Amino acid sequence: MENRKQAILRAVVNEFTTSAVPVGSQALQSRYFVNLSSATIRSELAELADLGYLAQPHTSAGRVPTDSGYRYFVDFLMDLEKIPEHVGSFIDHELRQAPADVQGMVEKVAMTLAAVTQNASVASAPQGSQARIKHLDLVSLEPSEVLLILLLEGNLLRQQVVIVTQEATQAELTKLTGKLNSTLSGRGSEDARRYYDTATLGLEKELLGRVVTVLDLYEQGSESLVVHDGVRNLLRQPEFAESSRLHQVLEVLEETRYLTVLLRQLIGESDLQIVIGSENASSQLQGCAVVLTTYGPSNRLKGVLGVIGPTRMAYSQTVARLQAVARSASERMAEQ
Amino acid sequence: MENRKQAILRAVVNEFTTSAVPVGSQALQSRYFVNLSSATIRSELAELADLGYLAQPHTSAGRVPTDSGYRYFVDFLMDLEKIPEHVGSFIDHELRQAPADVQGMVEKVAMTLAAVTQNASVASAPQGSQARIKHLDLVSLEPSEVLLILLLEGNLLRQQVVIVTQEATQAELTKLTGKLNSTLSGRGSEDARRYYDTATLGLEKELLGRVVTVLDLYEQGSESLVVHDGVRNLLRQPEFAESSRLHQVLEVLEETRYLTVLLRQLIGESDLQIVIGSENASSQLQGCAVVLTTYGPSNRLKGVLGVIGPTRMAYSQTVARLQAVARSASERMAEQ
DNA sequence: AGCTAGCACTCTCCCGGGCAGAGTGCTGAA
DNA sequence: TTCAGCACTCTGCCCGGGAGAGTGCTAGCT
Repeated sequence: MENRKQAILRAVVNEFTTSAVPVGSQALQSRYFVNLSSATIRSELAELADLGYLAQPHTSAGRVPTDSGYRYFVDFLMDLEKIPEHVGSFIDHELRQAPADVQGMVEKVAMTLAAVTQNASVASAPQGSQARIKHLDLVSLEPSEVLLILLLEGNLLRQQVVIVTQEATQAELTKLTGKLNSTLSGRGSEDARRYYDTATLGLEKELLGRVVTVLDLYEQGSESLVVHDGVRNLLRQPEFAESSRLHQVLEVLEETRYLTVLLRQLIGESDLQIVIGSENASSQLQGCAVVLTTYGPSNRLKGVLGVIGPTRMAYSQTVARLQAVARSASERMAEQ
Repeated sequence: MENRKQAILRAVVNEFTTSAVPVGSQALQSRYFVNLSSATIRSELAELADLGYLAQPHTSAGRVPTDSGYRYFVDFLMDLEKIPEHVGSFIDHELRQAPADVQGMVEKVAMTLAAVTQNASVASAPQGSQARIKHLDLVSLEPSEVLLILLLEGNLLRQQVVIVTQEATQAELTKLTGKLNSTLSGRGSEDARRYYDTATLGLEKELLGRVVTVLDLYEQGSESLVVHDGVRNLLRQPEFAESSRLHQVLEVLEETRYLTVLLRQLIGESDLQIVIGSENASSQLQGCAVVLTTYGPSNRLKGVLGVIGPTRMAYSQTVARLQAVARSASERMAEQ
């Protein structure tokens, strides 16, 4: 595509993302191309429309980027925003205040991301494909009730109340804790299962069974933590003025099963993925764009971080700030 | 107030909550008072309007309950819904599937409450005024980094990474764990602080300092977990058709500071509180009603559970189902 | 004294026409 | 290849009128 066409497409996208109003040839001429006449711009616009990058809401309206228009912009025309000083320090400051546990961290990350992108955000907790036990603890609640606490790699805590058929005192449990820790710490679900199979003693076997269950649940990702925030930011956008549009987005955000699917699509892709409008698999996200990246304390422990907004989104700013949040959060989590 | 006036007010509230359309004398006559003429009903309506219980959107429209109209209904006219079989079993079924940890439980409770009331829900984690240590654990991450795990009453886990100046092996930590557990388990923040003051040894003192911090944070409630769900249900209601109304509600729900204040107002009140429209302290909740109750595993550990919807809400159903969820959740949490 | 039928009145909602404004596509000339 | 000019099209908005719903009031009835 010729340079000028590219420049005009870029200008249309820029203009439309800020004004939300279809942009006409005159507006472009006065604000971007003083040396060209509006007629020339008109013919370029017509060609861009023929190429499928622009569309008209109706005959006598200005032009609006199509999904492929945004796609072209994102792939070839966009240059990343240089993040303003105060935004960068805001991100660091917020994330430094995050609580030490994974749950609190993920919530803080989602909150910060929503604030700096002024869109809705989603975040899933960093998770590896394989669980690994770092430490294990047993606490007696009742004579026949044991609280099993598992610390997994990534400082992830899991707890389970186990009703045991063979009663045990705290002293016995403490002794068992030591034994289990020395055999299991650093091990994954396969080792745990093997150890479970060979165990014979009643109490130990019952507890090991639960350990295996917890690890399995983790590896299936069925307990995976997914949070969202910043829906109120979407309401500032005219595309969500009628409530039906927002309703569809909320369905995706509030139903974990949809959200999990949404975040899964990043797997195997590059570290940044942008899904625009009709490229979305779910019909509820027509008219919306999703920008995703990964983050986490290490290469084996990765979560997904995303921004959801109208296709008319400031992509350059969104991508830059999303990556900044991901980087800062990863650093914070690696420190622990 | 005479019986008939009460009956008419009740009928107006009933009719309006289901139809969302101002209700006129003819509609009342044909559906509720076949033995009365519409003229008689009209004069009763006029008197109810004089009393401040009803209002007219405009001269030739039907009547709509005012906030005081709803208040009168809730205080004197409402009889609680008998919860349908399938709703009751849905609640039990959902809550039985909840994860064992507090976080997961609270989320599940909010989700279930939103589903059965078809409104937005909020839930805060059960919390006592005083923290009590049930169990404590120390895990070595690096030679000079210790992960402190605290199990508080109510099976609440807290974790903190402590950078210690005096390096320690896991064996040393395990020994210290035993010592700390025997002194601290069952104790609260005062005892921990006293013990901290008398401690002299470097490592122990550093760790105890953190223990005190965690307990203090808990007691200040500054880390209190508050979740919400079911915003999508509100979008089905005509009062949220223009986005500005929803925007205000979302501000309250997504900003934890507002939400914490909202839930705090239950303290010292009876176990059920209904706040209608202008009775709300925050201006964002004009036109909304909030129904709150407490729940938790014991008398000392109480969280707040609430439903937020338009003032035109099926109060009888909402209250009954809210209480059912609170009861079921409390039972589940007490089991653990 | 309370209830009811009848009637005039008021206000909203909806529809269609007409007008201003914005933006386009096309054509012919530089 | 660019540009000025022009006819054309479509939306958004205002306006007025008519249908419909619901009220308040009055006079008569039980």
